[in-house]
Amino acid sequence: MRTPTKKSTDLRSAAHLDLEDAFGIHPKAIEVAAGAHVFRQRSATVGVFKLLSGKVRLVRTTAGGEQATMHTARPGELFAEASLFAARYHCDAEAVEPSRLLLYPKTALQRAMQERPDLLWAFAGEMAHRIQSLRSRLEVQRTRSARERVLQFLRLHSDAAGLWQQEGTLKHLADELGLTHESLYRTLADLERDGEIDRMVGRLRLNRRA
Amino acid sequence: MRTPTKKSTDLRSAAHLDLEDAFGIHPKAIEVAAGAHVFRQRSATVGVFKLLSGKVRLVRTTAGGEQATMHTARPGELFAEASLFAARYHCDAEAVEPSRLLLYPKTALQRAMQERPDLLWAFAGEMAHRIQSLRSRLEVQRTRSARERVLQFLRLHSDAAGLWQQEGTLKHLADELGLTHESLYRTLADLERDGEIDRMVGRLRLNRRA
DNA sequence: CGTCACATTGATGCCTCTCAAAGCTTGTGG
DNA sequence: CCACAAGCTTTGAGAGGCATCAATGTGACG
Repeated sequence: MRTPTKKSTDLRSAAHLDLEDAFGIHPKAIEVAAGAHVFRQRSATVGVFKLLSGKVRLVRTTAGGEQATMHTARPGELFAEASLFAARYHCDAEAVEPSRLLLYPKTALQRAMQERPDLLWAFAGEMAHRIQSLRSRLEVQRTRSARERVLQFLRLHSDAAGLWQQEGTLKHLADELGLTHESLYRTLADLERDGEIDRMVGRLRLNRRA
Repeated sequence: MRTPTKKSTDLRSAAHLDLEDAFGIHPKAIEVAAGAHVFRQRSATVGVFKLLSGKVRLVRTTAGGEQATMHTARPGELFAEASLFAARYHCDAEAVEPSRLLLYPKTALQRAMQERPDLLWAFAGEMAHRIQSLRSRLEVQRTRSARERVLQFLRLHSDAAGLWQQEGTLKHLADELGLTHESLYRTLADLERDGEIDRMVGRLRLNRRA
């Protein structure tokens, strides 16, 4: 039997693991129409999903029939990780737009992780990383001021030179920041006028001041 | 050698595991004064912390010397989980108030999880749960309206009867919701006047409408 | 009985949302 | 090659809502 990993340093390279590569698991491609459900509350868990394109809402329906959105998954995102640890889903997953996803079967993942604790370790590391990321996003959202929110975001996501590579549109950034796109455009214009940032095509630079 | 857990159902009871109980690890009690640092960016990771009382800020200092708060830990909270998977901290932990904490040594946790993959499994499950929780908090914070924010929170956290047991003060709730306490008080008063909720000492009830 | 923190309500101003319109870029089809 | 459509980007005007400052009430605790 394979021994568990001995040193944590062995595992650091797996910080951003790819389930498919690391686990040798072949996911199942799934397409759903807008309004269709990927899974339902209380149905048996089948696995972890990765959203390739589209938009999927995770909604819990309360006893009174009201709906509370728990999360809105964005392309590239993994969701329903907790299904590995529970027998049933505890929310609905509803496609808001026509969406393509990958399903990583629970049984295959569980078997792989039982046989190879180092994979489980890598998976746990990935989740720890995601917790950090979520917490910092939460911290950014605590700020009311659009200006501070944008600056905080850039401080967290720019490299040593202050550069931030834009992925997707500014509308998407506005969405991630929890701002309307109008506010974001205005704020960026203000920041540039004040010399706090420079705007280039597809990237931003955060200017440091003494 | 102990075999890894065979069925996921075996592990569901460990959804909220207590590191000390489950791992048989004795944490080290630590006290820090306001302004003192629990650990520093780039210093070697020593373990996971649990905040008992006080307040601790996790701050990343950028190349330009600016500070970006990544997270503010609250009493009862576990933080620096990622230290298990990394050799060095990548942010500062600074006590904002005089604080008491527990340190769960990294080496002991790693050894325990290497010897008993079921503990690692439980730990991973706990983190998956926390990811869910963080995502739903993020979703609540996306809402601008104080009214909707409070209602969303109650829908997510009330039981089948619509009851929510208050823990701590309403000021703390306001903080969690990202509102000022004045706004929260006003919003609660409005909701009660409109019949959406009932207020009792130490609890709230969310009223359902047909 | 005094202090301290929480709870509550009032008045005011600013900031972001909202609605609106126009410029700009890209892609598509005739 | 041009015309048109669609989506992103940008700026404008107005309004509503939450933060802020302020004051008072209330309860716990020594």
